[in-house]
Formats: sequence, structure tokens, C-alpha cells
Amino acid sequence: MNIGQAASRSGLSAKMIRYYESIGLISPAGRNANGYRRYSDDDLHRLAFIKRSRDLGFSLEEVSRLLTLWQDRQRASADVKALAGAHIDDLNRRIAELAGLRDTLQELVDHCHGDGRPDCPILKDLESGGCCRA
Amino acid sequence: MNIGQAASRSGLSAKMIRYYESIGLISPAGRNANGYRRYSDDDLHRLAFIKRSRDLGFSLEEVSRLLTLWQDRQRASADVKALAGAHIDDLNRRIAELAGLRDTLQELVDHCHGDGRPDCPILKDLESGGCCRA
DNA sequence: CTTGACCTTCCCATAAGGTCAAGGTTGATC
DNA sequence: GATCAACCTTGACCTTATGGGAAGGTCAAG
Repeated sequence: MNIGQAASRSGLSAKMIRYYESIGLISPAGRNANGYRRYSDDDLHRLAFIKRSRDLGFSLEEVSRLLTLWQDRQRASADVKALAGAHIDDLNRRIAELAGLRDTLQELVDHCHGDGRPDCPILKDLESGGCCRA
Repeated sequence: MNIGQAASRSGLSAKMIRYYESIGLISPAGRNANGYRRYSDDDLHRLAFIKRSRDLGFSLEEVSRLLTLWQDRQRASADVKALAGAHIDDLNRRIAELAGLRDTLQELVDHCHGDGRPDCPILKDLESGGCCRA
């Protein structure tokens, strides 16, 4: 199978597959006589694993560790759980941060007339650094 | 005032100030005889406005529009409100997306023993593309 | 033979900076 | 007068995870 088919069947782009190879996330694909990359069903399986991991928000660095654990028949499930747990913590931190921004902004928006007049508490806050919160 | 002082007083880094100038977010600063950038209190005010906007999660593109509205004495507060509202919507979308990922992952983690055995539903899901959700 | 769909490598761009290099300026101290 | 530290200048490369496109090789069909 050439890269195009591996791409469409894994859900990745050909560009991404080449990139993953270039950074060492996957080992270099075999080549046909014409120089085209060749992919086996096993390779495809690995690509789909990567795709799914990325969809769940794991960074390529984390995907790399997941791949290693996946290939390792001696792995402890605790290691996988720890990796996933750390990622969940990370997601929660980012969610809390975004929610904090949203709440601050929402409060500002709530106090803005939103009419044709120029007076605007949102700009006032941006100007002065805010008066009522950290 | 030189760039270092403008930086420490605005909360931005000197590097960021130069960067904002290079991308046209702020107009080129005046120069002293020695070639150093010179900043007025008015410039500082603008820099602090940018810093505060960035802290609230606005992209540089949005900051640019906010600056324009801020300078415009004829602005309608409705325009500012709309911009902030769109940003809130954006934040909410990102929050929902992250929360979705977190929930999926959390469910997988909950089903993983997390012991010394290699059997692991997390890897199983990554492998097969998930069985119980979109 | 040509067309079009593949594939190859290589370079550039993104957002929002960080880091480091190599050099000029300034002010204070010895 | 030398020197040292702290500032400033530009520039170039690093990051993450991709997208876009150029320039060219390959292959099958018409």
C-alpha cells in the first residue's frame, strides 16, 4: 500500500505520516523499487493508533510513550493509566484556565450596554487592568 | 523611557514589544540619538492595554481590533461587546472540546486496573478506535 | 504522446514567543 | 583611562503540529 492509501485508511494526511517518520515517531517505511513508501497492514494499525491518540488530545511526545507501552508486552497497565491520568490533569488545568477567562469576560460583557454609545466597561477594564479581580 | 523599562512597567517582555512592532500591532517607536527605542507614557498605556487583552485570551488579531476600537472615540460599545462575545463563544467551544476529551479519557482510566498486569483497556481503545462513543 | 493522479524532497508559513550570539552604549567604579 | 555590568540593537534559530506549494519522478490510461 502506498502512502496515499495508508493516509486515507488511517485518517491521517500523507504529509503527517512523512512528518511522523521524519521525527522518529514511526520507523522509516520500506520502499518500493520506484522509491515510494510501502505500508503493511501492521503499519496501518500503528498509524490508526496514532490517529486515535492524537484525537484524544495526546501530544506527539505522549503518543510516542504510548506507542512504546503498546509494543511492550511486559508493560504494566499502571504505567498507561499514569500517563493517561497526567493528561487528564493537564486537560483539567487548561479547562479551568479557559473557564476563568470566560467568567471574567462574561462579567465585563454583562456590564456593557452594547448600544451605539462609545462608553464601554470592557475597554475600561482592558485599559486599567481590571478593578475587581486578580 | 527605554524598552527595558517599558517592558517591566507594562508586564510584557522587551522581545514581545519588538515583536508587536515588527508585525505592525503597534506603530514603530521613536528612537533616541543612540538608536534606542523611546517610549512615552502614552505608549506605555497602549502596551498595558495589550498585555491585559492577551491575559484575557484575545489573539493578537483580536487585540488589534480592540486597539482600533479603543482609539476610536466614535466607537459603538456594541462593537466591543460583539467582539468580546465572540471570544467568549470561542472559549466555550474550546472548553467543551477539552471536557469531551477529558470525559472519554476518564472513562477509559476508570476501567483500567492500573496494576502490574499488561492488560489495559486504554491501549485497547487506542488500538481499535473506541467501541462506545463517537 | 499526453494527461492526470500519484509520489518524492525541500522550503516557507502559522502563534506567540524563548534563547542565544555578536556587537554598540552608558554609567559607575577602581 | 581601563574595565565591568547592565542595558540596548539586530538577527537567527528553537518550539508544536500541521498546511501549502514548488519542482520533479512514476505510472496507467486513452
